[in-house]
Amino acid sequence: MAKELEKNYNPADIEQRTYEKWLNNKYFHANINKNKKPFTIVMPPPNITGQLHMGHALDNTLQDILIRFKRMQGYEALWLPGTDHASIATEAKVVEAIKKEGLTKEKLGREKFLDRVWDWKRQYGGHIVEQLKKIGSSCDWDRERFTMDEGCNKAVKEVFIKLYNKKLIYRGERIINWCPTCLTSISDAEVEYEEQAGHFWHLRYKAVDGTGYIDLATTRPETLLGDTAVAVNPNDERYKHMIGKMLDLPIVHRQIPVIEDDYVDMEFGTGVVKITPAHDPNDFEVGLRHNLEIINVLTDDAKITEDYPKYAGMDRYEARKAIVADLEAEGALLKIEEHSHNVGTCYRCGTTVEPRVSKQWFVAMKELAEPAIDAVKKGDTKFVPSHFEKTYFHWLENIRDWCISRQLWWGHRIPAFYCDGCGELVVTKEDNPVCPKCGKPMRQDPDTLDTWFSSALWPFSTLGWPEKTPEMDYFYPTSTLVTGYDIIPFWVMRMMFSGIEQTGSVPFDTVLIHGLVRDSQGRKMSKSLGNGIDPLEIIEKYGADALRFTLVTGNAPGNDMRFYNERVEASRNFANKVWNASRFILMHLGDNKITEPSYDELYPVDKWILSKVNTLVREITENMEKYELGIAVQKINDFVWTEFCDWYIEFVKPRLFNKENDVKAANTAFWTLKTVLITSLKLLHPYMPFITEEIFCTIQSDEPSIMISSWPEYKEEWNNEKAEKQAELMKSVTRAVRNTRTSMNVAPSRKSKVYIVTDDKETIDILESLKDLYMHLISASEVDVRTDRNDIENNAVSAVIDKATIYMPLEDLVDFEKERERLLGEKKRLEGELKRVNGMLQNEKFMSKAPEKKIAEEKEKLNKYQIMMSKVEEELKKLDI
RNA sequence: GGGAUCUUAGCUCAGCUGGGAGAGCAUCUGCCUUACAAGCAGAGGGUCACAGGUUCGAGCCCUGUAGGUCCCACCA
Repeated sequence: MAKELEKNYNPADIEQRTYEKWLNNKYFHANINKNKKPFTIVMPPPNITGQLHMGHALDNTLQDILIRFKRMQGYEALWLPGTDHASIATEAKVVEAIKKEGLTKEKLGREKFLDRVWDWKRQYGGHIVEQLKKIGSSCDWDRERFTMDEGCNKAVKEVFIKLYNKKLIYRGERIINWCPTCLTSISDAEVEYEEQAGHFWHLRYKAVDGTGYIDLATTRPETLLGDTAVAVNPNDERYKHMIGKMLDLPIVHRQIPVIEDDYVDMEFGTGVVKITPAHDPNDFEVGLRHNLEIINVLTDDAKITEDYPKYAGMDRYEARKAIVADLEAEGALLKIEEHSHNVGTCYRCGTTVEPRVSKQWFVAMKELAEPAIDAVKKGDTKFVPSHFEKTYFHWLENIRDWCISRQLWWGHRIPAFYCDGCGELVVTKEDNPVCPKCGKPMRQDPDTLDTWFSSALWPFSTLGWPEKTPEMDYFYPTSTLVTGYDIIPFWVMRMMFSGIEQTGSVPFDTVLIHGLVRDSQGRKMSKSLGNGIDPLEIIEKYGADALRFTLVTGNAPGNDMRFYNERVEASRNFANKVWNASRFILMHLGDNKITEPSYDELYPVDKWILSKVNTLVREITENMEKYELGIAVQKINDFVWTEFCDWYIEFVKPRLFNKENDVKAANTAFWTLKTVLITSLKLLHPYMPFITEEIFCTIQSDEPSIMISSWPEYKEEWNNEKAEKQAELMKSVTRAVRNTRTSMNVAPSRKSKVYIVTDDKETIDILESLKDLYMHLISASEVDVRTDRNDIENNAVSAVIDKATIYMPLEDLVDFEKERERLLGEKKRLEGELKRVNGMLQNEKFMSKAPEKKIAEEKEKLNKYQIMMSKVEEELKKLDI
């Protein structure tokens, strides 16, 4: 019974059952196989709070393409998936949820709150994973991991303790970025700066002894409460006499000294800076140098502390207003200026961060950064495109210590314990250690680790590290990491130094960087703008294959792209094209059996398309190995649509329509159609996995699935220059005739006799013997190939190609003026070409310096154009008679 | 202030080591030709931002200029 396909490709039905088939057959599962080379990708773990967005869709499509490609190439391809616990985001979600019940974290208590988070994780944490499946991700789901599963917990503890023992993790009182909304510290990388309109408040601090004053400006008058000095530049003559004097701090009326410090820029403002060590990173440094008191004036949620009863409880901005008013009342406010400045905000919630002195845990970065820089310099890890290495270097070369403690409950709890009795600090794997000094039970540090701390270990923690697992041995280091450029400082960098430090080798060979998916106007897709396009809706409407295809078409690595439905439609149309070409073959094949012909039995067009597809195989493979996916996908598209559908299928139609009379001719055509189609499907499979699987399994029954079939191999014996020449000749005749007919307004339905005049023996042979293949393409009633033009109707329209002149007697339809115009146009074009080629060939420097091959090429062109020119002139002359 | 990157057809973008400017969409013309109107056959449209330089030869390499985007730093 012949197999058939429906008239239009309908993705929805097919995708679901195809994915299930793959899962049921365990095609995604990778095993340790010493006979194969491993190819490993660890998935950047999406947050459990995440909803699949276009960024995920792009990132995972790229990974799936690489994994499917390598799997077909015969690698043991492991794509290891997982999710991230996303400390801040998840904790915020659950806090929000329990709020509806009138509960808070504190009311619930740590343990019960964490129970609630785990409940939430069990309920919603799998959503994103299910969504990833919809785009066709061929991950080894048996190996799915979570950054807070037992193995990752173990790895985190191990690393923390190792680094602590090497003194690369330390606890210290430092100024950090504090988010008053998330109520936790955040790292430097998690702060985003934005330009905001603000003011300069000019203030006057009077000397205590009544001998003068100092004027200064501030953007944050409320921090005045914490001022412990005023600084000037030591070289500033204007203020020399004030150095060492005490000033009366307005409102507070505390006495603070005038100090000198190089940090102060004499040129800026009045050349005076008020120093608030507790609430500004630079002031903090100045404070350290001068041993200044650190006075914290803000609470966790950025309200004024009880120490200042008049303002206590006011938030930062209320206090600012009140203090400015009081300054004015005291006469200390000189003037207010408009001033815009950069303000740090929390990358999670957008709240303005508050620099704040507090005791936190840090990773000392300098020692760790160096080998990570060297590894990329040596080429152990390469970035694609390579210029992102500069971004990477820049970050690592200017890195500051990493603040890793978070005042959150959801996450990896810091394995540090304090003895309340004697103050001893112990860092240990044990859960309930007793104080080694006084034997008392110890209290664990309440803080958890930055989410990225566990992410940094992802490439090896997921493979079983710190245990010496066979997986670690076989799959590590991983092959390619695929991620967006925005994640380099958060993640790529940290995986690099963690991998090197913990395992002794880089975590991956290659980092493939992609850009952002933007909306049709080039804007970032965001929730607040409401311009996000939901990948799942696109899949529903156009299919996952169309979505995937769109995400790689016309895009170079590292570049942002714009996403809009017209592009998806084009991809969908291509899928439908593939579908219909396959349907066409199956329809005509019917119940006929295909037998494999010998190469010699094939028609020239068969040999031509085989030669073409062979070249395609080589090129696509090369492009994909160089991560040039956008180029690869374009070439597949062009080949399938243009060469295969528009030309080859049209060439073979007569043989198929005539299959009852010439079984052999039809059989070679079917065999070639099927062979080229299957090869194309395989090349296309990484990009469009669903439709290719469906067709593959319909058109053949030798293999159960395209995804585990082998990648097409380049076959030297399929290269056939002669066949390519023959096909190109037929194509150029066809194009010339169609072109001429269109420009002469000849109705497509009107057939005419076509004469082809040439004195080239080879051309005659080809055109004469292959008549049946192209006749129907040029609406010819009859094709007469000959060496002379005698007795051809005088009013025949002519078309010149480089090998021949073509005549079409179209009697009544001929408009001589139009014909002349057309020929003159052609002449002009040729004149231009001749001028260019002659220019090159007459240039002595070109002749002496250009490679011989190039010169030969140009000479050949010259020859060709000269012949065509003489023919065109001949035809023009004929019109004048 | 430092750095990266971009500027190619009306729009969105490709263009790999320098060797006669490409695609998709849009536009125009003609076709329901028995796989596909989600299609077929044709056509128009570009001093490749600008100015220099290297080269026999530059969209591609170098320098500078202008404009856009992004990242980092940041002066209170």
